Amino acid sequence: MEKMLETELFRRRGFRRYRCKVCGHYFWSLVERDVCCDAPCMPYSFIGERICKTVPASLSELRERYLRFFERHGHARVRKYPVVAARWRQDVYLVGASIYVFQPWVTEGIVPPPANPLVISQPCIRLTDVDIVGRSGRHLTGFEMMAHHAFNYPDRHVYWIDETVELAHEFFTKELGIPEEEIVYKESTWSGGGNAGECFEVLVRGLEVATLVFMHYKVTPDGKLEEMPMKIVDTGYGLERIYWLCTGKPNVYEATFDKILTELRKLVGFEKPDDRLLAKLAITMSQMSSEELSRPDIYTILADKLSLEPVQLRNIMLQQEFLYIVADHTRSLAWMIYDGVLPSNSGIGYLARLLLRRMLKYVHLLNIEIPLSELCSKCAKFLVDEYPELKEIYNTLIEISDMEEKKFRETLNTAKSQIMKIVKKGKKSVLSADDLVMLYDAYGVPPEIVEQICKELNIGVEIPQNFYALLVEKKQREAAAQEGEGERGRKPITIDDVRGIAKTQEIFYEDPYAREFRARVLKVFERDSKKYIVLDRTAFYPEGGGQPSDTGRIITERGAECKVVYVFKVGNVIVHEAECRGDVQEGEEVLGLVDWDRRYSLMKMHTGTHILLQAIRRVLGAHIWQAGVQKDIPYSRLDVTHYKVPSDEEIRKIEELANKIIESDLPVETEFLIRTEAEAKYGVRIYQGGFIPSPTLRIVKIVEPTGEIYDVQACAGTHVKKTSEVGIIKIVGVEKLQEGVIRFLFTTSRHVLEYLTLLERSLQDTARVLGCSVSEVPDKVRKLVDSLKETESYVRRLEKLVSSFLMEQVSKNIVNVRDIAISFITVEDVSDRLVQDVARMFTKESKRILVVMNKRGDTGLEVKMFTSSDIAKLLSLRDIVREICSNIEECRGGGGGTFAQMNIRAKVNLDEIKHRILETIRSHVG
RNA sequence: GGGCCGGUAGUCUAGCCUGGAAGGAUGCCCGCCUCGCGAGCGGGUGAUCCCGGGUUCAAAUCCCGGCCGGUCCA
Repeated sequence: MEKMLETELFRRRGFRRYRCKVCGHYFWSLVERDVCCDAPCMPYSFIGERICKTVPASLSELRERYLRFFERHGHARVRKYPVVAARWRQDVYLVGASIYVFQPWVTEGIVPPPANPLVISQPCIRLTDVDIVGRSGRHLTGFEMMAHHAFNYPDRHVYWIDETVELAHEFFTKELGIPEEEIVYKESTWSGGGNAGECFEVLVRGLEVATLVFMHYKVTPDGKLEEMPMKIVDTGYGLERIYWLCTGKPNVYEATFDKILTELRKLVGFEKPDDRLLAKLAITMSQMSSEELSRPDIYTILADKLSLEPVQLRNIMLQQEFLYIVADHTRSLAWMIYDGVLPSNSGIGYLARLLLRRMLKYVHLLNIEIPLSELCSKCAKFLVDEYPELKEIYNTLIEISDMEEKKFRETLNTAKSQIMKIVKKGKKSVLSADDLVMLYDAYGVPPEIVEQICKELNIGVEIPQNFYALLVEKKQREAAAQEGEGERGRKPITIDDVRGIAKTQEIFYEDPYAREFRARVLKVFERDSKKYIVLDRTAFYPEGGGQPSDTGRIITERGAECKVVYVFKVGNVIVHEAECRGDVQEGEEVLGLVDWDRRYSLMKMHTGTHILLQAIRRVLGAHIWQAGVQKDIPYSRLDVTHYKVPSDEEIRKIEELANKIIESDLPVETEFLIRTEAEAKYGVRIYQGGFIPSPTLRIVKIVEPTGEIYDVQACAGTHVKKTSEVGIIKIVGVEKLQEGVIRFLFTTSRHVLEYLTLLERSLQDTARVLGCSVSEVPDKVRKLVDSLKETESYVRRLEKLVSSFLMEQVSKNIVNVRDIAISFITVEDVSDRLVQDVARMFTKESKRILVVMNKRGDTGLEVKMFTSSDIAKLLSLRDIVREICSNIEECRGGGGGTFAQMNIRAKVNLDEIKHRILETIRSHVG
């Protein structure tokens, strides 16, 4: 994928192609140059300088100027998408570049783009370099990628390389006023999100400010490149980077988070270091790789390079790192929360926790007394100026950061005791590298914090320079030990079976209330003695979107009758699994009868789900997204993204709002739209059900009398026409499914009555058993529990009493063997606890053996022997028991220390056993 | 989605590797000391050892399955 990129602009303006002496890449420049002007080939030389003639006053101004510039040049502005890509694609969690928004639907040519050409400023999150964010001076976890895109179809050309470079050049030179001799276009390649192409990196004084990608390859899963029919102009202009360039601030954080940093410094009391120092560091680090920058001893290296005092440098810069991280991470976190990502131990939620943990790590290392939530709150106040929608999740952000801080402190406590355990157990005073890896992997304590804790506890520890490499090594070992995955369950009918069969006409969409229909049999399959029928049209809803399939009957014109047990979709074809009496022939006309009672209930449940989801969102906040759903009878479930189990009060409010919507009798409307149109019209909130593999979407919306939309979702299910048909919604259970996901169990319409009847009946049954009225049940149960506890303690006291009586008997039955007092006692089905009481009392004195023969039912005898501790040293109870047992049938046993037991299953003479035990002990003592 | 660590009185925790009477601390109750408080001393109380199955004469301990929590990675 290497070819020379030449453009009309270069020829006209007199740009020439050079080869970088350092990296070997080709680049275009107006003036002669040895190196490509990219870091690390060339250090930054824009800091403290004024390269742009017209410096924008803020990020917003720069963004607006960019968007307007491209609007003036024939581009339509497209509003930003969520940062959570998982809402419309399955292969990635987060949006890492603006093109992710259009993959794969637009890039594959399946749906048209929302506009063509278009311009957008898309928030992105990249966590690959998270380790050095806040340190390197140039890396951010969250950034806005400003971009203009053109999609060139074989039959419709928009623009390609010449025009793209022309636009970029004009933007930088005319709009921002950067002298054109400062701009270098470096030839390279770019790939991401499944596509690739040649590109120009636009460089100014060591800084890459934009990438102009000419995308015309598809990257196959095995990493090969395939030529695409569509040619896509995919550009990316880093908003923060360009702003940094224009302002000439010492690093990207000081430029981007200027005001926030001032406030944070006031709050925390950290001094701002001299700009010249920050600039020197950023410039030096611009020539270092990510690996180098992530080293724990980075500030020693830097101090060495800049002839500074290492400890002092480290102390100053750790404080700055912390401020930078808080500013950057809070913004990314707020974006994620707004899109329904909540901290969790797995899945995408872990990425949110990762950001929080990084902030907390510094809070702890720097002994900062201010709660993290306060720091986040400070940032958020500024963030809402830039991103007003974040106001909606402000409280959530604060609450979450508080919760996570508490959690982190707990984790630190367990870590502390773990460290002490390791030291105590291994009888060592120094932690090994393996210990450090274990502490991080299993308890989440980063080595720096282990070091701090160890200092307090006077335990030695040394962080190996290759700590993260050791960790990766361990992960790889674990991955290698893993076995291959199991096979997925397959549908009995495959896409190959239905090839050539026309798309089934979906009556359930045309009329969701159709319960009877006539159709023609197109195909009948027999697999594993089951019949699968394909019709030309059907009112049977196939399983999908969390709605189970319909059931019912199919009757043929010649009198065969089939029970429809399951309905599913294969491609565009709907297949009915049926149990038939009689023969079904292809071409025959049939009558279909949907089990209406069941189906109508499911429709109410489905519409109920939409009503409920929206009610939850309005009560709990904008971070609520649907995380999963299953409609069922009598109870349906709805999983949402939320960080804790809602209070009873909140649940009541949700229920109230949902039922108000039902009572208001709002219309439920559906329409089919092309994906991009639907997104443009309703926003990406429509993707509640997750990934939908279709170019067109069915939109289901509930509309308020004012014309306002109560709820709108892309949904393939069947719905009632009016919300009033749902009747009533009752939440019957709420539980935490996993960290960050809450499950609502609910029911609707007459199933609510069934549920209440069930509750009532069990309450009545309980009352009957307790012999009281329903209202007295709680009180009665409380009393019962109390008296049970009392009784238990009474039994225990009685047992003590009994044991002292038994003790008397034991004392009377003493037989002496030499100077050892041996006593036998026979009991029946007595608790072990009682036996032990007696044994403890008897063997408290020295030279004593107690033999308890506990008859268990009529088949078994349990013999337990207890000795005082001095006897245990003299003879082995185990040997004695083994010896006795070897002479008795069905006897097994053993023991150790002061205790042994044997079990005899056969019927035996007690006196004989007693005699044998005594003899055996005698022989051992003698 | 995968890996790792863990689940023992109200709370914290030992024991688990190597199977054999579940131990300690804290809390709670009673008593002593004290003008009183704090503290100390003595006594008592409190555990289905997460659940289910298996192995065994015997399981907190070993094996299998599940549930719950923690954590790292993708």
